[in-house]
Amino acid sequence: MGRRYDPDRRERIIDAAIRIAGDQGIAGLSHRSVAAEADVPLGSTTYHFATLDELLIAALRKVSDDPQSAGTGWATALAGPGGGLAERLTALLGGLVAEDRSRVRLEYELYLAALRREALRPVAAEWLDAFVEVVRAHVGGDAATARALVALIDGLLIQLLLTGRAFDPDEVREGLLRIIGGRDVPGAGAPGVSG
Amino acid sequence: MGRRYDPDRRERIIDAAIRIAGDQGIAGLSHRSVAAEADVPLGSTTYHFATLDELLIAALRKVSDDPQSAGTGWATALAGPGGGLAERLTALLGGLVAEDRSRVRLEYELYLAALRREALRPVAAEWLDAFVEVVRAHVGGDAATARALVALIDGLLIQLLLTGRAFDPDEVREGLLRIIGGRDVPGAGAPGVSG
Amino acid sequence: MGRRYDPDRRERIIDAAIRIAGDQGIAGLSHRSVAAEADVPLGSTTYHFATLDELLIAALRKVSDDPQSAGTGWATALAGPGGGLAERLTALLGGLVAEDRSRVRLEYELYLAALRREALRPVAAEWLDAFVEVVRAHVGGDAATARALVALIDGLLIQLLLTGRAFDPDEVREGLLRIIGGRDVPGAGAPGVSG
Amino acid sequence: MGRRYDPDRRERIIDAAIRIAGDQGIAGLSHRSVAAEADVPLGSTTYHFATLDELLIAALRKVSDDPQSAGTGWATALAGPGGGLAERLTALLGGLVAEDRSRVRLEYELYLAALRREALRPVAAEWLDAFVEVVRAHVGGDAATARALVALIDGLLIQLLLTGRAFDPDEVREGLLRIIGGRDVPGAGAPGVSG
DNA sequence: AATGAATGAGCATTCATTCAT
DNA sequence: TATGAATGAATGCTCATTCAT
Repeated sequence: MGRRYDPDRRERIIDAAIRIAGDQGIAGLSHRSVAAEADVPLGSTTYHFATLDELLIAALRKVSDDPQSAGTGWATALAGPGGGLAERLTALLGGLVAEDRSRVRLEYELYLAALRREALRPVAAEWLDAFVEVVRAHVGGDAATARALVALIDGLLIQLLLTGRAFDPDEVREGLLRIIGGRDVPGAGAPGVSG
Repeated sequence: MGRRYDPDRRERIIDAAIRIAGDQGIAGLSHRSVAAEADVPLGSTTYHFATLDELLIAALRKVSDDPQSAGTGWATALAGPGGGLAERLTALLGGLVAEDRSRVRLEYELYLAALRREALRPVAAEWLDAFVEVVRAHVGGDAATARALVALIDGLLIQLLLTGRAFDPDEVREGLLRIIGGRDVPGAGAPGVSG
Repeated sequence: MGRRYDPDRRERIIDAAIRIAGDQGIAGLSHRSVAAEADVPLGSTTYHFATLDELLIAALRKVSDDPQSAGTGWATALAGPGGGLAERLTALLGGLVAEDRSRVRLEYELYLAALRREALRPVAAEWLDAFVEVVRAHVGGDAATARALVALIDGLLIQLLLTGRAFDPDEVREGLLRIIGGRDVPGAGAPGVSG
Repeated sequence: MGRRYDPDRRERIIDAAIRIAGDQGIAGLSHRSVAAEADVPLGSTTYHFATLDELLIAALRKVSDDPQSAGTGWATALAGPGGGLAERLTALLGGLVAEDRSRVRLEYELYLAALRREALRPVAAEWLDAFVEVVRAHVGGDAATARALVALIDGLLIQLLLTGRAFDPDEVREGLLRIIGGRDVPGAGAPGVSG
């Protein structure tokens, strides 16, 4: 009965929202679904987050700050040794397509929602920018090339997820290589070179 | 009471659905919103389309058959004279972004929504494939290059829609050129003239 | 397109209604469900049967006239050789409970519907009376005993179907025997003795 | 706006459901009909009872806890003085059939509806078992006889409700007597006096 | 005689949010 | 501070029946 003392409740609600958005999509988010997933009374979700948008934004930001997610997660993966940038991006993409896709789905879910909902646009832009920044460090600080790479990757991922085509590493690598040209900066990954 | 014979009813409902999807997004579709927009009784929408998905798909297919849309529209635009493929694609993209963005938004909304909703996947795949086919005709039938071009374009458009950045024709053209390399086939696709 | 010449259509609709009532219950009957099951246009069902009740009654009457059903079906089964009346009734009940229960279900479905719907009461009464008549022939024309037997059987069937209890032939036979007493008329089964 | 605090709301909804089920039958229950009968907003019924089945079951259980109903009511009635068990049961049945039949109808509606609807089966089985237990106390604990008596009574009541026949006390008493045989236990169940 | 189209009423449910406590 | 109760609006969908052809 009585309210239990539960200082992490806010965080637990956010985590539940992330889980739901990943599993069922943003459309599956509701005060009720989150309350159930977080095992928290309904009123608690509206108490901590006045509106659903507020909760959704908090959830998305938490994901993008998470070391596993777009920004930092990719940074780690790309920093690893082995092959040129195209090779490492290809490996990364292959992994994303093969393993549990819920994180990828969540990312595109966010893009989708942001297309129509003003309030989410900044968060989506942050995700994109974070990813561009990571890539930029590997191409000698060339922002245009980084943006093109990210665009190509997003477009390829969408194609892979939408059509049934199998992931073809050679084709992917070849496309990335054309964009990269000779701009690959082998040792990069730390606070990159700005240009 | 109301008019009982109305042979274009079905078409009018589809058109209303297209308008709503364009204006408010796919999420704005409901039997009620469509009925209101089409000025038709609620029961009429469920009579002609057993489920909302059925209506949505009919609407999306009608959009893709529209001469304005991806397949046909792009074919015409790319066939026109003036510059190489990269140049023409850049102009096309510039146009899309400049004018009313609702059609572009609808396209990406479909792609992203299809990631989650099985039923939309075939239509989305059709849109993608149609676009790839059009582009392929201009790169000497090289499917891999066509797919990469479409991916790059999709990614760039998503970036434009989500971030506030302005459309930069030079940057876009440069990206496209890198993918195209020397594969541009001047006379392809239609009686186009290259420069 | 055009209307096929289909003189059995009316009958096919009734049969479809019987199938649906047996499988999904009377509540599952609708012009639509019947039309689909009979593979007939929706308008056809309302053309042949002005209201749903009309169709339902036609269906129930057809079942009760069917040699397989309550009246005649039981007559045949009870007429067979082997043991006294209690024994044969017990075997019959065991069979009903064990095999496909849809016919039993349909019978009780009818009782249920008739409890509240005036129009169905005569049909339900006919079923009951037909059954009583059959049994009566086996107890020397004693109507009261026949009614009690039918009542006991209905009550036992309901208990068996509702609770998970296993069918206990000895218990059932014993109950029937108490009602029958010495009234069993071995050779009966044909146009019985009236009294 | 409307009254916002109303602690008996839940109970009032259940009572409304009972009234509707009694008057119009189980099929007459809908969130709307209950809300109207209880003079409560529609959302209130779904707030307190997530599904209609939940509400229906709550209502049926409340009926069976009611001192008027099968379990308790019959226990009291059978405990009273006057005649043997058959006599008292006959009187009881006569009373049930003579007075407002809506409660009897509701009982058999539940039994028959439960044949189809899994969710109702437990409640129906409870009703049946409670009745059997009451009767069992009067036949020296003989469960088989109690079950047969209840079955006979159920079958007879169904016949009475469905056919137009008048209640014939002699016939009913005779049937009950045959099942009971000499098992009547005068002083059983409660401080009843047999004659 | 037959049927596709149409429609208004109804259904169970879900929901974001508000509010009294 | 926290939350159970409450509610009005909306959702997708089903339906019996009517009607124009």
